[in-house]
Amino acid sequence: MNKTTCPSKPQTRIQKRNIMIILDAALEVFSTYGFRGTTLDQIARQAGLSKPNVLYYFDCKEAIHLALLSQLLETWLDPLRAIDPQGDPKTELMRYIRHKLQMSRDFPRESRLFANEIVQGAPRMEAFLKGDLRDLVDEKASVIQAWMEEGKLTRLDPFHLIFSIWALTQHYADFEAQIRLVRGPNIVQSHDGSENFLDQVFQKLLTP
Amino acid sequence: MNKTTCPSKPQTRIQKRNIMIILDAALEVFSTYGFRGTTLDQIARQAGLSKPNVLYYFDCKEAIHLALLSQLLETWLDPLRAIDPQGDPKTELMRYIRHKLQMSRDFPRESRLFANEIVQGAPRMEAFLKGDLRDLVDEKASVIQAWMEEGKLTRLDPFHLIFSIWALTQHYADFEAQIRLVRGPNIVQSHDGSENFLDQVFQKLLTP
DNA sequence: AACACGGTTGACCATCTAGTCAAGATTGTT
DNA sequence: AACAATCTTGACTAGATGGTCAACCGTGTT
Repeated sequence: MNKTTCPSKPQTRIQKRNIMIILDAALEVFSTYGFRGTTLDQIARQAGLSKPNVLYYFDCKEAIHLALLSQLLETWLDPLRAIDPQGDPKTELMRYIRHKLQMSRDFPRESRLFANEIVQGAPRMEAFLKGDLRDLVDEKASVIQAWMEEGKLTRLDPFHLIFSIWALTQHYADFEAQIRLVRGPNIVQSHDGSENFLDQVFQKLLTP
Repeated sequence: MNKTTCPSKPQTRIQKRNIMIILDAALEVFSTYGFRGTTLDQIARQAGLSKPNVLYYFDCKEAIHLALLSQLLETWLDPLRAIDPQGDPKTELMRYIRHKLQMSRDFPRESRLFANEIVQGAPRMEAFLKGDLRDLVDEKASVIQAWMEEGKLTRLDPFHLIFSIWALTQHYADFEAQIRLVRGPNIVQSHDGSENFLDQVFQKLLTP
């Protein structure tokens, strides 16, 4: 009744606190083991709560996952939405790229949660991908296309350009394990040098 | 006794056939649902065999997964290994890029199996990543570095360059669901235009 | 035909896991 | 303090899942 599926009632302090604790714990575990690879016991242990207590705040395992996902999807659109058709083309795109890279550095768990879903066929994100995200991508692709036709950017397929930005920025979070293990212990952060590198790449690529 | 863990005995025709069927079925399921998300029943159903029959050929679920992974890792190194220090720098790298893209197009299941493992922290591939792969990457990074110092390529961090090739090529297989749903039904193949795009990108990027 | 070996399976078991519930503990309010 | 509402949990259930096993079937060889 007082579960998060009922959004009307105001939350008590304890509710707010525990829901946050549970979501944080669930993010940690889901992003590492995927939906099916995660057990409620794991989430409860990570949260420092008992399993029935976790289920007091969320109806079921899926509800926790859903809460994380929908919370994530909102913030995922923002950087792309911020691309300003009136701004300077290269500045706008470079800002987008840096923003995405920063998100992948600061929120790697969110990125991996997303990646887990997509790699496995995006069964729980179809509506979002072919709805809001597609509309936004279509819109921004037109903007980029127009910029290119004005000669302000290298002529490229704008959709593939957007995908390449996603691929390159998210790679540092999603495949962090690979980078870390391949580079060895002398590299502290898998992100080391990524900003400079992507700056160079896209500066060179986008300049006509 | 006659299971695949015992490599000495020769295989009968039936063994060869069924092991192939099982590995193909397992690849299909593991690459879609991940290791924990896959059940033996699913593999058996996909293979058209009974569950005990599957376990007649493999000791356990993990053994099937391991067989797929080690089979994969061998072919994964080959394209990188083929980079020839004596060859023309840009030709060699462009060939590598096209080869990787082709693998992602022709073997998307293998790519996703790999991706699933890495995203979840590569628990079963540590030895490979920090062993054979690291050695090979170090070696080829030196080759690329030398090429750059000779002025034959744009100066870039060679490790990040290799990672960017991985990111961009594998993206088309690993995130195929995202591309397909965002682009909509009018795009037949998520790979459409990817070769031209990557050709343009790396030609421009690598030319000093 | 008879035999041996490889191949197959229904029925079964132990364990894990999502989810329930009733009873008890805590908290805030008067 | 007393009360009600919120919060917590040990003990439990039903079903899923990895894996076993004894018995049975098929095939090739003599």
